[in-house]
Amino acid sequence: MDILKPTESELEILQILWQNGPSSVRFVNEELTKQREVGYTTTLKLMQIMFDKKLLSRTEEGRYHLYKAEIEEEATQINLLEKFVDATFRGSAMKLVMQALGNHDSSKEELEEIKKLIESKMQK
Amino acid sequence: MDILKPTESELEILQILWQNGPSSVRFVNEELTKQREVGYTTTLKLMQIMFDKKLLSRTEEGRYHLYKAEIEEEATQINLLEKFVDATFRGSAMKLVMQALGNHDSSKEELEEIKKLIESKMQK
DNA sequence: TTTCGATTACGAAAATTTTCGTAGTAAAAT
DNA sequence: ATTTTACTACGAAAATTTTCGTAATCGAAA
Repeated sequence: MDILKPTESELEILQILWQNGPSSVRFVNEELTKQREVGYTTTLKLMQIMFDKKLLSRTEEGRYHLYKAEIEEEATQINLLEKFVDATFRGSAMKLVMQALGNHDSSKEELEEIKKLIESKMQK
Repeated sequence: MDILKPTESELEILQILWQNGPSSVRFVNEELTKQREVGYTTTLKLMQIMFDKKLLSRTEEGRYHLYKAEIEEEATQINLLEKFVDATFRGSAMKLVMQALGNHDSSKEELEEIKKLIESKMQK
């Protein structure tokens, strides 16, 4: 049911697949290892579990499997964001936005973009 | 060490303490129960664990304990936000902000506030 | 003072998530 | 054809988080 609430490790794997497209376990594991030590079979097992949960699909390519994310990045982000706002900011998206803007540097272009979005929302 | 990364259940308890100030286990449990069924001893045990971890402090008030959050709401939010942005938006706070603004309704006043913050940041 | 009721202490079980060892398999290299 | 290499499958262990039953404690009520 909670297909849209992947665990932290699952999310790490999804990120790699979203960024690189369908990949082998080997590749995913190598990407993960750039951040921290992870055993190959650990990654394999996780991806098999995710396959069972239908978070991933896979195709046989010769003698190995190519795994593909079966949930969309943006839909997942929206879903996780919703839960995060509730749990951490008691549902106040505004508080989160203020906090995020306050604590992260951003370029003029990015700020301009956000400003435009706000202005368009204020029209309504 | 991960004092600023409370678990989900711990965060629920912290929210209640942040909102209501120092409280008894009974009170916290009643608040939790408003959202979902939780046994009294479950809440008690969690708060005792949090006490051991120094997430909470407590004082004896007659025959019961008054528990108090020992970590600050805002510091915790900032910390969790940081991790969330990394895990879910690959570190792009802007993407998160756009997503949050796009998917949550907000009042003119709130939007105005954000706009002001952005304009002040654009000055620099 | 005794009983009752509410609370805390403690330990263990259950559930979830993460890790990894071992064995089996098949293609590639020798 | 045999060996080596690189995978996958499987199951179980470890670690973490959550839940709760039972016993002990202590103040309040009778």
